This record gives sequence, structure tokens and C-alpha cells, in this order.
Amino acid sequence: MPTFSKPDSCNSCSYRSKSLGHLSELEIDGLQEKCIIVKFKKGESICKQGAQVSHALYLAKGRAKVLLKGKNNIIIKIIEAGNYIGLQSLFSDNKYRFSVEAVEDTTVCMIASDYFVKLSSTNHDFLFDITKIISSSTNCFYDKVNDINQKQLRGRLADSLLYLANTIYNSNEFELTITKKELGELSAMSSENAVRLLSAFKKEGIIEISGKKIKILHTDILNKLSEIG
Amino acid sequence: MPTFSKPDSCNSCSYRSKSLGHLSELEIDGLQEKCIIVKFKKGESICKQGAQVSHALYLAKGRAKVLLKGKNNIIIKIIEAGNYIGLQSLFSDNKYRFSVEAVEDTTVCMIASDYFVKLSSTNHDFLFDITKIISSSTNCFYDKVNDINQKQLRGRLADSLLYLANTIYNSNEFELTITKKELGELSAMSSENAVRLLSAFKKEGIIEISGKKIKILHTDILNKLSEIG
DNA sequence: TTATAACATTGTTTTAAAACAATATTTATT
DNA sequence: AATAAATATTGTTTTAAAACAATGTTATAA
Repeated sequence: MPTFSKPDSCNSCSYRSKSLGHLSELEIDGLQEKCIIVKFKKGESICKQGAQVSHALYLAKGRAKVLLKGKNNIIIKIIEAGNYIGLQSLFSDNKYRFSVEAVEDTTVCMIASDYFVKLSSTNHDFLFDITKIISSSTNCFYDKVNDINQKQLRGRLADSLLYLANTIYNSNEFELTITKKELGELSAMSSENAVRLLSAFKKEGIIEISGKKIKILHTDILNKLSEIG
Repeated sequence: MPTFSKPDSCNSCSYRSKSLGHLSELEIDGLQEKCIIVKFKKGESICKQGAQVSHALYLAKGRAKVLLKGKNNIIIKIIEAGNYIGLQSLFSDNKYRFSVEAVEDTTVCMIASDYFVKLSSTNHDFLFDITKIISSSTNCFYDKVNDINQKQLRGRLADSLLYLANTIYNSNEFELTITKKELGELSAMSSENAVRLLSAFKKEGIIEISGKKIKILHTDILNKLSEIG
């Protein structure tokens, strides 16, 4: 079960978003009043595809997966601490297009939707930041869809490994903290195929696997695989 | 070959976007100066996936398809007169994520990217509009991807027929002005399957086909097909 | 007006990837 | 520690949809 609390001080919060730099003290006080802090345990659901959007979501701590539900789920990205989730829903028709679930214990700041939009409609610098954030996340989504549309299994798994190494774990050697099923969903394939291909990559000497540890031995080959699809 | 010209008057232009309502006369004059009018013939390319974004694109007249290039292209939507194209690219990393091609003779206003962003960074009401436009188009894209992820051929073709009837041609009886290949791409399937299923729908009495004319006899069944996927 | 290319249609084959199955291993629970 | 449940692994089968093929039809250009 998620636990709820009120923030002590958004002003001095070390996890706060850079975009708050554009807000006045008064506006931050207002934000704090309209903010609830929710803690999710690994695996818990932060928001559900199709549900009404009532809050702006900001991931203060932890990591969460953003997934499209279907016969086979697709994880479109893993959100890290310091990022907003699905802001575009606040400015359009207020319905979540994806589900978000914690892949680690996470802390989420939930800011009442109407206050967040009001801030955006009165503070120009803040809105400009938000617009850039929305745009950038939209472009990421386009990139993901294009990758899925253009590549087959090997290229997609290569993409995921590079993504995990470069963007999530920031190292070519990492402990896989997500399940193989999730690795499959991140690569838009069945878990069986993810496992099978991982073994193939190992056999081909591209990666090294020991337990949950994965070490990328040849980034160049993975890049090549990603390129040729 | 596209033909280029300068606008006579953005101020009194009957095709202009509602969002310009937030601009001052001075700003519109500036816009006009930074604007080029480009006319494309049916089939011509308006912008290419992967290319650098140098202008904001506004479709003043005609219709254009937005497509993701791949082994099999996917048409994510058909843009109609009065809409911007891919604004999010202006606020993030300036690369087109899709190609756009005219499906009718079209007129596009191309506004220099830096001026459009400058307007956004100085005129708050304008930016607020633009943000809503970007958000809404992002949500449409999510919906499209979810449809493709969740439905199979029949459901997807039903979607396309409903989309054409409700959003593009505004009638349950319409002349299909796109090719069967394009209908396939709009439904994320091969043209052969699009044709085959169209015949099946006809045989099942859901639609009527005579030449290029399609008449939807049972919207309810198409809705059902769209729902069950 | 005819030739030629583009588009459409229907049937058949192939294929990439999921689904299924059987077993093994790890993790959580009593 | 024993048991159950979840996760992982590898091999086999099935399947949805693309690809291919053959032919017909409609535009377009010489």
C-alpha cells in the first residue's frame, strides 16, 4: 500500500525539480499546499492507463516503468528521480495514456492538476520549461516507436542493453534490477525471446552474464546491432 | 516541385491559426516577415524523418499524411488544414521524428524556427496555446500506438474507416482519396490485407463499396470491431 | 490510341515472433 | 527448513501477418 504525507518544505527540498527555480516563494508555498507525497513500494502502481488525471506526478526518488498495456505490454521508458511523468495529459484531455509502476521503492510528489496548470498559465518561464519537458518526452516516445517499428528482435534487445547501460545504470557493467519479463517488455518482445537472445549475445561474446550481473564487452557490436536493426 | 512565395498579409489571412489571436499586430508583422508560403502538389514531401527542423510548419490548405518510415510505413494521422505539424520538435532537439507528405495539393506556411520559439518565449498566451496543441497531438499519438499495440487487423481497419468517416471526410459515405496502400499504412498493415479485409467487411454487409466510394452501413458494428480489437 | 506504369485484388507461401510446454532455479512464505 | 510461488531457461509448435505471385484494372504519358 502506498503511504501518504505532506511535504515539510518544497523550498528546501533536495529532490525538487529545476523548473521550480522559476517560481516565486509565494508560488512554491502554494505548490507545497497542493502537494501530497506518496511512497510506493517496488511493484506498486503509480497510475493506470485510461484513468483520469488529477495530479501532476513528479518522481522525487526511485525509478518507475512507463508501460503501454496490451496483450503484450510495452515499457516505453524507465523514469528516474528528478523527472515529471506524463505532463502532456494535464494540458490536453486528462486521461493517462500509459500505466506507471515502481520498479524500485519510489517517492512521488503529486501536485493537484488545477494548481499546476494555473501555475503554468500565470508563470511564463515555468511554462516554457514545462513545454520543453513535454516536447522532449514526446520526442523520446517517437524514437521508441520508430525503434520498434524498424528493428527486429536482436536490434531491439541491443537497444535495451545500451539504454540500461547508458541511461539507467550509467555503466557497462550492471546488476539487472528488472525481471527478464520486464527486459522483454522494454524491448517489445516476449520474455522467452529476451532470455534466448541474451544467451545468444553471451555465446557470441558480446556480453558476459553472471547471475544478475550483465557486463557489456562490445559496445561497438551492440551499436552496430542497434543500427542494422 | 514545391513553389515558394511570401504572404500578402498574415493579419487578414482567412486560413490563419486561431493561436495567432494572442499576438500583437507587431508580432504578426514579424511573423509575416519570417514566413514563407510553400505549395506542394499531391504526393510531394513536406518534411523528412531524421531531417533538421528549421521552420514551424502550418498546414493552411489541403491534407497531408504523417508517417513513420520503416520496412513498413505507418501513417499516424492525416493532418487537415488549420493545424500545425510537429511543433514539439521546435522545443526539443530539432529533428523530425516522422515524414509528412501531401495527400492533396496543399499550402504550408513555414515560419522560421527561431522566430516561432522567440514568440513562444515572449508571448505567454501564445505559448499556452502551443503547449495545449503539442500536448493534444502527443496524446493522439499515444492513442494511435495503443491501438496498434492492442488490436489486430480487423480492429485496426475498423478504426481507420471510422477515423476517415468521422474525422477526415465527415460523412459515413465518402470517396476514398487515398490509395489502398495508404489505407494499409494508416491501419499499420500491408495493402493486401487492407484490401482483403475491406472485401470481407463488404461481404459481411458492414460497408458498401462502389468504385472509390465507401459507404459505412453499420457504424455500430465497426465500433464493436474497434472495441474488441 | 496505344503503351506503360501504377494500383488493386485474390490466392498461396513464408516468416518472425508469440505461445506453449517442460524443467530448472530462485525467491518468498509458512 | 520445507513448501509454495514466482521467475528463468530452452526446446517445440502455432499463428498472425507479411511477402510473394499471378492477374486484373485503372490511370498516365508517349
